[in-house]
Amino acid sequence: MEVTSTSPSRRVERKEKLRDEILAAASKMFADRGYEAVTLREIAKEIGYTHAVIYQHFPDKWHILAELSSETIGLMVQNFDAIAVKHLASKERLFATSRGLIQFCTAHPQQFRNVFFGPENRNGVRAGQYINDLGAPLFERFVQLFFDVAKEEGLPSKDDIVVAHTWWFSIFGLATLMVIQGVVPDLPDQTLVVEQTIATLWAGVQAVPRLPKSAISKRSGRSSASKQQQLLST
Amino acid sequence: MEVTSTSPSRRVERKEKLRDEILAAASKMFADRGYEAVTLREIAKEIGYTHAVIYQHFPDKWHILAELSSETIGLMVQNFDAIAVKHLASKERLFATSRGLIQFCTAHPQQFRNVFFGPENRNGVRAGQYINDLGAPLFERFVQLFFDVAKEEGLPSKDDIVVAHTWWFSIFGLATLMVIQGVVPDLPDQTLVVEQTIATLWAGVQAVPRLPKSAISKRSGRSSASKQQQLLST
DNA sequence: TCGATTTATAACCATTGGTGACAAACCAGC
DNA sequence: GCTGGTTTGTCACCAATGGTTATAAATCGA
Repeated sequence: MEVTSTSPSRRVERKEKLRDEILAAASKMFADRGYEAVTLREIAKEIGYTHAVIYQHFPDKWHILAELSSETIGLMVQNFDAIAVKHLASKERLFATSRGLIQFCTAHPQQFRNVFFGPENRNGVRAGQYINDLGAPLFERFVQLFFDVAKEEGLPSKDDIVVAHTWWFSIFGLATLMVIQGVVPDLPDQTLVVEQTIATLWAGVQAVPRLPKSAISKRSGRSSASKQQQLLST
Repeated sequence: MEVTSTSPSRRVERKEKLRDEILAAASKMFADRGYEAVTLREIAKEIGYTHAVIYQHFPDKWHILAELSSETIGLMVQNFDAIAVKHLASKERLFATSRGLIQFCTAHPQQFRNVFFGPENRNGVRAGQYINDLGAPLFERFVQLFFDVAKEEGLPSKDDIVVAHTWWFSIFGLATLMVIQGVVPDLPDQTLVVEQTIATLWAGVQAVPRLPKSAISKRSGRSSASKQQQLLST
């Protein structure tokens, strides 16, 4: 039994090592050529094995991406924190992290695609969706930072989460359009559009108050009911 | 020879009819279950044929989607025009068509995904990208409308295409995030975020002037060189 | 009615993700 | 160092997919 810290018994060691090799190879290949274009047999060949061995470490191809997606989102959080810590004024933090988010996306376009716009598993769960528990910290930081700014700068919409969403959805949406090519016309100067968007949004949130929930027309929207925990069920 | 208007000879008629049947069946099935999940054999079965017959009308599966994508974008243009014609003041046209774009996307989420975020063909061309010639009219309308507004409302950034892009990328990006689920937290009230975004952007474009191309840091952006005409080459 | 052309099919192909039987490598306990 | 159970990796296999081709059947002009 010996549940204590007995040595990883070499066997476990090697098993974990192989698992990491699979992940490393998959990560590189997915990033280079996209999830769909990469074959399990190619991944295995890359590290000198047969493709069947992968199934001793992952239930299926999708779960490899799921794990890598979790890593990627972790990097986005790190990126956010590293930038945020550099600026004292919350307004500067907001601007810098907004730029940082977009830069991260354009620096890793294929990862971004795989994570957020990649394949769904059998249950219709997207790889990026699966780790909502991991994505949550990221968006919580976004929202919290915006609240900080709203307070520090005395914005009219103090603690309105709708306004916070407006900011970050616009930023995140712009990042998406810049990464998924061909959706909108090519940008002659990406940086300029980013700066213009940030400036416009900033001017906007300063001027616009929280909208009254009345005055808005019909339509309730597609539920917010959490459908977590379809997670690992393959 | 007889190049004139000889009767379509029944044979041509039937051929076109079958082609339309394929398109109709594919359209419905793609919209219901997504491009990847639909099989050529299923499409053929739906209209009472074998899958091989499809290849007499389309070079491959992707080209079916390409043709349907062109239809979809055509509908978006129609939708735009139908809304625009209802409003005299250009500002109202801008607001209404912005709402209309988002509504169209959320009303046809799977089509939207297939067209703009769907599969690439062998040359790395996305289905929505392929019909840039068709998408162009849509975006030209967007930009032109914004210029009209800028002029009519005396915005500081009269004819700056960067500002126009800022508006439409924010709207289009929001539509994207609302359609591709799981990317951002579910919205408790979609309509509210849409209205808040429009209000914020409007306040922003009124206040913010055109940014000087200086003052912006480094980075040139990913070229604007047109890579059209990889089009039909399968 | 005849003969060329079109149309649809069946049989086939290579590739893919995924599975299961089996043999080799491994690592205890003696 | 041997022995026997366990782990590890492979091979052969499966069903399904997009795509191709030879061929039979339907069509239609003459």
